[in-house]
Amino acid sequence: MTTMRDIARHAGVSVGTVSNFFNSPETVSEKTRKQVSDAIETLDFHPHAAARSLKSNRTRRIGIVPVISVESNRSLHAEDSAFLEFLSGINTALAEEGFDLLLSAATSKVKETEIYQRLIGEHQVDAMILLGMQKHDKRVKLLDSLNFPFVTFGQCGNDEKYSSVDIDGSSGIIEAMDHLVALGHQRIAFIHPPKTYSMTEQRLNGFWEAAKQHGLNPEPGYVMEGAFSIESGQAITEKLLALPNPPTAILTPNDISAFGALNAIKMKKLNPGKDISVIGFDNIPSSAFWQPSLTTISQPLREIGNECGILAVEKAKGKNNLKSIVFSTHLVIRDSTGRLDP
Amino acid sequence: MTTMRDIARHAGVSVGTVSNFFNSPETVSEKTRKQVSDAIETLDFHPHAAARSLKSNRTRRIGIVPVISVESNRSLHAEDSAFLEFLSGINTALAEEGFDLLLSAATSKVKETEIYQRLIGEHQVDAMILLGMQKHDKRVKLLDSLNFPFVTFGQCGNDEKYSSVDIDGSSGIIEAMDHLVALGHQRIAFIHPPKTYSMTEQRLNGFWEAAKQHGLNPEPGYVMEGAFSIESGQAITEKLLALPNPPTAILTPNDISAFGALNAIKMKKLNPGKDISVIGFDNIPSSAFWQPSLTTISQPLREIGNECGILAVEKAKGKNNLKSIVFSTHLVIRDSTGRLDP
DNA sequence: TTGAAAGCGCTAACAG
DNA sequence: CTGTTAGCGCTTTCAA
Repeated sequence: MTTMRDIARHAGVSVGTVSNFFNSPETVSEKTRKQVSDAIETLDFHPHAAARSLKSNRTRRIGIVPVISVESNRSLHAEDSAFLEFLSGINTALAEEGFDLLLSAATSKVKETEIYQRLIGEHQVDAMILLGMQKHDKRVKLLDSLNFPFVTFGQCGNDEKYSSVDIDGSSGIIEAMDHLVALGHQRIAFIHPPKTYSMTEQRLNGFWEAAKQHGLNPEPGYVMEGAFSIESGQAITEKLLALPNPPTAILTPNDISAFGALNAIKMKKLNPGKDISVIGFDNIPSSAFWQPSLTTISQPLREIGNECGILAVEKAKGKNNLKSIVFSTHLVIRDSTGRLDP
Repeated sequence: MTTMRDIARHAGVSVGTVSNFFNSPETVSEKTRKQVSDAIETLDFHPHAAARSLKSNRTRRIGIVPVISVESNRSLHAEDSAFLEFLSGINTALAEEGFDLLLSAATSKVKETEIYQRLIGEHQVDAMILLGMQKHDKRVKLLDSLNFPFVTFGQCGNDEKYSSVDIDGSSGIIEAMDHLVALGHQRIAFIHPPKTYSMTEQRLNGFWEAAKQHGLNPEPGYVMEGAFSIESGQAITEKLLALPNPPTAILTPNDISAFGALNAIKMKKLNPGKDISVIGFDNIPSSAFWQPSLTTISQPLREIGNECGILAVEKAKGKNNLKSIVFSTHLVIRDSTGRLDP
């Protein structure tokens, strides 16, 4: 095993100088720097992470704790391929800074807090990235009370004490509503995410604002709470279609549940995109290939992940700057929405 | 910060005893054990991971290095939701052993090796899990030469020097072929994964064996190399349908590419599952909801991931046992395959 | 600009 | 069964 002593010996300097080479190279003379870097090269040296972090209290790792639901076949968080896009954005950011991602999944919401406590207690990571933000998020309370740095994807509560990356869900919904109204739709239903999620309020605001602007008067049964699964989209759409005065267009919590909505429409022998329009959220890859292809509110998941990664690394390095980055969505118009025949 | 000294003081014992409490509890008397565990409880102690691994040379972390392709919208490896299922299986296994997953994505195949070298050099992980195995896999060569423990999902080469978890892809294909032949199909095309993947040989063997058993004589153009993307499935199916004597059934590399095949068939105004049957591979969640729903060769990705996790932890703990676990697939019959009208 | 040296929190002999 | 102690490989003062 190659250690800094070996490098020091090989380069004819002291270990302290080798350490400086890594941590404050500007204090090392050019000549020495060359000697050291040559030694590192020839001996193929990598600093021992544990030794490094024991002394420096830095791990160069960022933690993320997705929730696995073992029962359902829905995997890590509700987002599925959305989660992968997000992950890959994080990784790009971390790779650039020489950080790694520690992923420790919770098998239930109950164990979630324990995992955060353990990771922090064991000094496994320097900062954490949270997703699936709740309106009253116990993870935020925990990390805040421990004074541990973190970044959230999605707002957490009304306070702006924390750094977050988010999308403007409200205007995303408004843009979608504008599109539907332009196509002649007036009876628009809104299946929203569970109320516990902080994103839900935003989106509901957008819905009501657009309804007001367009002088719509959504019937009571038109606004329903859904989930992120295909089954949920299907079941709730069935209910909507069974209303005495069913909607002609439906907004859904995400693409996956939109797929369920499309299925329900087809099963009723109705023509999705013609009789009933459907709009998803996320723009996951398969939404372009579904039949009919899905009109959806696209959020830049890669960029969001990337921003989360960048912020997390800043926090990890001790920067205490507060940032709230908001990405805007854009509507991707495909075949699941169409002009309403009068 | 709470350290073992604090626990020792609080429990009225020495640090050595506290250490023993964690690492060989059987050598600690019941009475002392109680005192120590009480102290740990009240002081909310977690052993410092870096200190621990500096001394013990164990990190309690398992590494995985997926490849991100930045250009395409395909995320981590080709498998998409399949990858998530796999991940969640790994995590379940690791959680039970108190291990965590270190995920460090490579942004290109080129950088892949560097990342493995860094993770090992820095002592970031105790073992690694490899996927997307190639016939001549440079990662295997590297890890083997460094004598670093690893487990593979998929065979790597012909030698049985390494532990692996795999599926019996050959009999999976055979079962699918049997199904097609029973439905009256004789002209069966096989889009196989890229030849560089070690899984491909298995599957090709299965194809030819079944062809022989059923006395089929696949035309030359019926066997084509594809990829794991929807675009590839679509493009190659178009070629197959343009043959002078097109196939009536198509086997594809995975579910995603099968979706592409279904699209190509519809675009030709043919009826998938009626005129042309299609079979996927993986059984990812959305395959059940695609239109038509996809007949597919199901592999137990969660269990596979779980086994990989278990084996990786064993390796990490120094066990040097060689294990090759093979899961069998099973055919999930849905609407994309149907009886051939004569 | 460099070297010497203390010590981060833990494990693993070893002695008692 | 329990206590003592020497480091693991690095960072970081401090002095030269």
